[in-house]
Amino acid sequence: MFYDFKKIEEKWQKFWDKKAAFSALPVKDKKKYYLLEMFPYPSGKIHMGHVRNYTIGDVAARFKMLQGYSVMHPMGFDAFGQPAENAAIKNKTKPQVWTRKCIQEMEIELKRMGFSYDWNREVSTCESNYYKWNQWIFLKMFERGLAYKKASGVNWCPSCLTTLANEEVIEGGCWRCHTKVEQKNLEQWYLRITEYKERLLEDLKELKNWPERVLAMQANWIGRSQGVEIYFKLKDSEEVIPVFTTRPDTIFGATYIVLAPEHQIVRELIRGKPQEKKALEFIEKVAQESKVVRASSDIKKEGVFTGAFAINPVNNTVVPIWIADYVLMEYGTGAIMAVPTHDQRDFLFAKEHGLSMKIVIQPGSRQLLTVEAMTEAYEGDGLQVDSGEFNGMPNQGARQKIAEWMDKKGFGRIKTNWRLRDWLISRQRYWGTPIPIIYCPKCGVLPVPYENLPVVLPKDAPFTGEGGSPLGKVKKFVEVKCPKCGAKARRETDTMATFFDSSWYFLRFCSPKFKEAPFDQKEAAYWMPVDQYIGGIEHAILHLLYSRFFTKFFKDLGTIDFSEPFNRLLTQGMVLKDGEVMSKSRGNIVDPDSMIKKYGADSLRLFILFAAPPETELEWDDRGLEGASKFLNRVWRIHENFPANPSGEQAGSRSVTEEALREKDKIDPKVIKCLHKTIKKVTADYAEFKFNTAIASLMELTNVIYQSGADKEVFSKLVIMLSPIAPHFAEELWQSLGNKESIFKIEWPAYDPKMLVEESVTIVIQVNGKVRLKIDLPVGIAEDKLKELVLADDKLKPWLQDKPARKIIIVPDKLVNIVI
RNA sequence: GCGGAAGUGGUGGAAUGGCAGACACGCAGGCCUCAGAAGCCUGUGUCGCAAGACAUGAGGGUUCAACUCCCUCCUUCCGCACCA
Repeated sequence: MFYDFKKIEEKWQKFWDKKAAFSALPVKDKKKYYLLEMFPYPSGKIHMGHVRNYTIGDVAARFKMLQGYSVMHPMGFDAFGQPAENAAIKNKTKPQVWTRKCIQEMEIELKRMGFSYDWNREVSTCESNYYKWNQWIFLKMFERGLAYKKASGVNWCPSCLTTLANEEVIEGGCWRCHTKVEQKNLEQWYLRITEYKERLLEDLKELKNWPERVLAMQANWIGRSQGVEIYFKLKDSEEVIPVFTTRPDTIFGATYIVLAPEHQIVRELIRGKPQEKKALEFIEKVAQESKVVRASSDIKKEGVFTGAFAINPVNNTVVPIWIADYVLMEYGTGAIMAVPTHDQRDFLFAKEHGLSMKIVIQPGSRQLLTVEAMTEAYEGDGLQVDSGEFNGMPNQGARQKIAEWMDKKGFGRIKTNWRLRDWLISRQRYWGTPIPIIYCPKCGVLPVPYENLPVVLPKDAPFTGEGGSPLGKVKKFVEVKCPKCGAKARRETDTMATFFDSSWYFLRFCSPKFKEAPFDQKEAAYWMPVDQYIGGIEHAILHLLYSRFFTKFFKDLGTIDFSEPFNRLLTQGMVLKDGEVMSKSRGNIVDPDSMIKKYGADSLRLFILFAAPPETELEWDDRGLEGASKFLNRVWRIHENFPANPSGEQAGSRSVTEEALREKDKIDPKVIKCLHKTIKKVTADYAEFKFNTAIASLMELTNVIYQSGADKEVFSKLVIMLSPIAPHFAEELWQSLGNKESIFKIEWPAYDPKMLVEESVTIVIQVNGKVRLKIDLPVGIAEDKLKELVLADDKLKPWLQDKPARKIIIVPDKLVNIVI
């Protein structure tokens, strides 16, 4: 017989809702705990990834509540963005109508899972009382020169008809629709995130409770590299071409230099040279290739000679200047010095085009390198040769020495290069935050005055998904008076990338209805930083980097006094089916709602936590879910032995002591011991998000109770420990045990260390490291006595073969190893 | 290429350097039942009748003792990538 999960779950969901059971209040004498899960895009349906993410968070939140923390556990919706726009076009409705409907549906689904959200704090980024503050933040950045407009080659998605930030281009395709990204030259708004690059990199060191791989991905993305910018003077001219290298130790081996085809000096170099025509053709060809093609042709290194020469400053060698597609304009100076002997790309290029080579590092012990015998570049370490005054030095040390020497001599300058680019936020779409800027023919680019915020998104924009910003077609919106001179002006018609919205929502949750600023400083000072953040690894770079950037910006504004938003980060693993990610295209989706109908939310929660640790991938298994349901039913059957306490005494409120229990119900001491052991284990495991092993020990306790019996006191503790995972189930049991209050109002049980002490232990006896015998002995037996006992044991005789023990190792109360 | 993570039964997964495989799923046998479902009990790493031997990707090493620490290598997954 199954317990009636449907009835129970509905009952308690109503109860929590009516009581606003989880509204968070700052309480002075309580420690705060801000638990946040990445808020969802309102698609209308939750999927297993949401269920996993939010279940992990919910258990942590409820556990902290029971431990007496003042917990904030909010939920909201990342509601702007293209899918709503596309869906609206398809369904002939408006994005706001569509989005609100989806939000309502998702709220219902989230509530059906029994998550302990403070719904009073719900925010939706598409509401003007939220995006008003996007505009406010934008203006603050604009004032400080951190938001600026520039024309440049941008990533353009021909399918979404909008620009993309560098971070949104994945393997040359659009992060959302995977369409190949094109290059376009447009005037766009950028945020100067590069202003924060040092701090974004440096502060990663403070994030001790972030996963290693996220830190590595961020560091990689920021991409700091230390090197030297070296000045190559043109032959027969005073003009200088700077190149960037991280290997100044190879400078004496530079035999040519290579420029990116887009390099501005190239046309000047080739002018009037015999190579001009060929070079121009090449430049044209490369320009037409998109970045994707250019990056994917990884073997061929095409290039042409410019006909010009430059001079290597360290030894005055004259070297030819080439242009090639493997040199990128966006990185460094758009020019490199080529050292074919010690860089594989240069080696391939030199071989292809018959360019000269020179060895400047010899790998010490091995056979001497010769240019003739080389089949690939030697990129390892060794001793400097043919390197002037640096001959004989190990190249590792020479690297720094040569850099300093060049810096001093003026041949170049020590420099750090970064991979991080400024963040492009302009989007030519409708469903986003309007950028609060006005263009006046006389006064130029002007911010919308703060008192005129929000710049409201017009409700009736004609958007078809084609041809430019939909906002540009709304006359009422575009035409505006200049805030400075009153003349006819026009509004910016681009909207903001939605990553802007999610870069500070965690602050808004602290005071979601605040009217004076994005957030109330007092509230933020109490709740922030987020103690635990939980979400998918797919946000390791974009969202987390932007949020860190915004937090640092607010610190500089003086509205907060910390510089990192998320203390601890947990990235949950994906939910797989048959070894593959669940997706519509694969048709292997398991719908959470149908599972709730069949087994109940509590069973689903239990299964998803039991099947794997939170960080690892989880293989979906219908039978595993069934097993979880079986376990709950087993506990339910036990409870039927404990009718409601007629005296109305609060169970679970006293500490469980052996005496008390023996007196009352003659409980098997084994059960009491197991209880205390379980409390210890579960408390520690919950704190470390090891839910799978916590559940395993709860199952063990259940099995012990099942076999040996228990009283209400013991059973109550089991129910409390189970409550964060199966909250409806636990509330119901708790009530049926005769309690009047919600289980989440009571205190987390403590274990009695005295109860963990065993009287006897099983000691493992090994001979030469192999287990040969186990004996039960009283705890704390003296080593001498133990030795004596063991050596006298007849059962051990065959293994000892009358040989004398060379050594006897004793681990007290655990193990004896006899070495013969 | 660089960076990160991971390799343990039929499966998901446990193991502060100290009994490898907890807890489950599955499977097999039994009880209950008119029958099924549910429930309950027992068994279940491999080889072996057994005693026992062998087992944590491979190979070395440290140690009385290694899934765990060190070295070399292999495989898989993820991120970045003509980044100079």
